[in-house]
Amino acid sequence: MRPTVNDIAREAGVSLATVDRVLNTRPGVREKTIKAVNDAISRLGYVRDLSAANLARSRTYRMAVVLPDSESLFIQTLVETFQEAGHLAATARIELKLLRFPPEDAHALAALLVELPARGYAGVALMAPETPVLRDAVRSLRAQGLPVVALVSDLPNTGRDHFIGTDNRAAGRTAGVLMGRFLGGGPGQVLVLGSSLLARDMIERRRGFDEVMLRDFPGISVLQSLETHGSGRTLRQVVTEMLGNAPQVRGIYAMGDGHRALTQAIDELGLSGKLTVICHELTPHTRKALEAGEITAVIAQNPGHLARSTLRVLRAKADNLPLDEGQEQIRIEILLRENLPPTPENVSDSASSTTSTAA
Amino acid sequence: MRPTVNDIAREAGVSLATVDRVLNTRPGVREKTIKAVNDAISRLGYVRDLSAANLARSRTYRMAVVLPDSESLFIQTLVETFQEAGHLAATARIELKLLRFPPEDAHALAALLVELPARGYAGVALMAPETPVLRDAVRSLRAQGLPVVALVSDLPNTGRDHFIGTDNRAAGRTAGVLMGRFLGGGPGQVLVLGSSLLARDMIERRRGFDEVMLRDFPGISVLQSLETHGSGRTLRQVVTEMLGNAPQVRGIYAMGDGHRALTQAIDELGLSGKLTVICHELTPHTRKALEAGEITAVIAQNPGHLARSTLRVLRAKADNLPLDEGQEQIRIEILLRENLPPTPENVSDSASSTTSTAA
DNA sequence: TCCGAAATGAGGTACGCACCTCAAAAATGC
DNA sequence: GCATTTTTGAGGTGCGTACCTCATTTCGGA
Repeated sequence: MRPTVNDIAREAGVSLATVDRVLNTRPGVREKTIKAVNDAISRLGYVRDLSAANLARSRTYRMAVVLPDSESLFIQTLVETFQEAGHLAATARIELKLLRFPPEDAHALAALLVELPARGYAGVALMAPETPVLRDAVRSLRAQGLPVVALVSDLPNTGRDHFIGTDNRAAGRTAGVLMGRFLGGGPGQVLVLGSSLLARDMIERRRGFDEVMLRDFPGISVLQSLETHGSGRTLRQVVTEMLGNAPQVRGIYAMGDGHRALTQAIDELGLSGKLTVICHELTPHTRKALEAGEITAVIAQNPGHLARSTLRVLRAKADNLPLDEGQEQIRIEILLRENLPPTPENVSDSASSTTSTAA
Repeated sequence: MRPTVNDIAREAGVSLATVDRVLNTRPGVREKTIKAVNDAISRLGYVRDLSAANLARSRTYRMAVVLPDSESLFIQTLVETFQEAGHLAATARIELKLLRFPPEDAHALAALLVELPARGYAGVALMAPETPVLRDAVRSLRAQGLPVVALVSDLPNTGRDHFIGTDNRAAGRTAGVLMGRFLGGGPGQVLVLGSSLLARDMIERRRGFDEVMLRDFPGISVLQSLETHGSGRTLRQVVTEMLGNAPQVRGIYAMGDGHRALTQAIDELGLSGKLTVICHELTPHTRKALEAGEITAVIAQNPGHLARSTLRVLRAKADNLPLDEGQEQIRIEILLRENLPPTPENVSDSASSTTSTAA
């Protein structure tokens, strides 16, 4: 049996009340006694039963996930994933709230954030571009003891507690190697598209991509990044124009969203399947395009991992507990048609022989 | 506040005892009453507080993870990962035991398995080749109500409760596409190596690989599989011989283990970095070889996911609870030098600004 | 309509911990 | 050595659930 607080008390030769004071860092215990208790704890290998502890605390963790109110399919997938994860997390006494802000309105975002401590939140996960206002807001939150976790795009200068997402520079490098190798090292041109060239994740991806292309594939020339501002129309326009004029373009690296407009433009030019197209994030659309051969590869981060990791990290930070760093690493996934994970509807048959039914 | 069992009792107009009978499927309740309680449950959106439930049960789950006693680095990594996961799982009232068996001794394995129910185990995860003896042993376990989970290599004809691992055929296909594309579609020859050509995972990988090569890359000829029986010496011998005589070999697909012998043989022939080498599983050695450019790509399954998923599934099965199928999918990861996940020692700096210390 | 069986209710204990109060003991300052 | 402060002990309650016993009610069949 696992040792309990009573065992510690006996082992340390003190009362239960004292053990409790030490365990929960309450005042009024001599250094000497604290040490005696801690010694007993390590001697017995005591581990606090978190379930029982939280039950006794009857504490719920109210957490906020703050996402831009964008129509991007990736964000929508994230929203769904978080809702689902939040539902499951209810079991672990976590109450998850999804908050949205107008994508370009840093002030609205900041206003929303500074409200959180008063509203009883115990942690925030945040996906937003790093602006000065945002920096101040995050600093203020942290000063009030609220853990802040950066999501997808890092906020290194805000003092955030943790970053959950992929290393975007490495992701760009990965895209680069794939592009280079798939094009057989050249010759040819590659088009690079990004929604906003100011966003940190876009900049880092581009940097990583260039790094590899210059070093390993000098025979391939990478054209200047084209900015699409998240607009499908703009994207279609620039792609159509570029491809029409540049017959040497053999590959496209799409760093941002707008995959629908992209495949549509390629299709209209009759180039579907003839170009090496690499983009980011697995959405219903990129999945379909991968299956159809319109997109060659997708560099992705698993939204499920993102969501679950976020919850775990927020909870750990709220309790001031250490975290399993290895588990919280978000991998850079390379997805081809052949290793596309099955959709949720198709998994149950293959994995489980007997389908369990909820009570 | 979340509704409790008392709320259900009130809402359904029955006593607490009846709610308890329904919740824990105890006998002696009329169909009508069961329905009334379940209706109340869904009306209130009740979710059982698992922490409290387990606390009350004061139950610990004793689980067995049965692995071959092989020296393969992948297995060793698995062992370490399971030990670590088991340590963490103690919090969730899971007591994990690692059991090993001599790799080629199906009878020893079967003998070990049938012992488990008497020794108080509540679930088994098993990585082993499917033999008739094994089939019988697994059936007997399941007949006694012990959930059995197949690990890494599936046991489809044993009636196992679940399979945790990658779809090996898809993994083979993935290796195929990479090989084909990296070789620019040909011409050339590809060598295929496997530890045992009778193991199900090897057969499936080979099948997937051929499928893609034949269909998409007719210009590349795939040589017959060479069996190495897990022996480094044999592997080195066959590889050296083949490569010496076949200058057209441009790629190697290593389906099994023995990566050290492989890279060594390639190195000795002065072909390091000149071949496209694709193998399976991320181990300290394949990592180093990837970084050095000796191996081009690794098809991997994440051991951490494998271990955690195993624990979750075993626990869910033991409690007869539904599982989050999406979370239990083990992905086919493609690893290149560029998207190699950082080693545990290197992650803490980048992800966390403040390193939390355990109490 | 009555009887036995089945269904339901009432109430208790326990799980491991947090948090509270009040009294008793020990340490401290002078 | 005394008064004062600090430290420690004893004991209780509640968190939400599981599981148990024993009484009481309701039901179905003859």
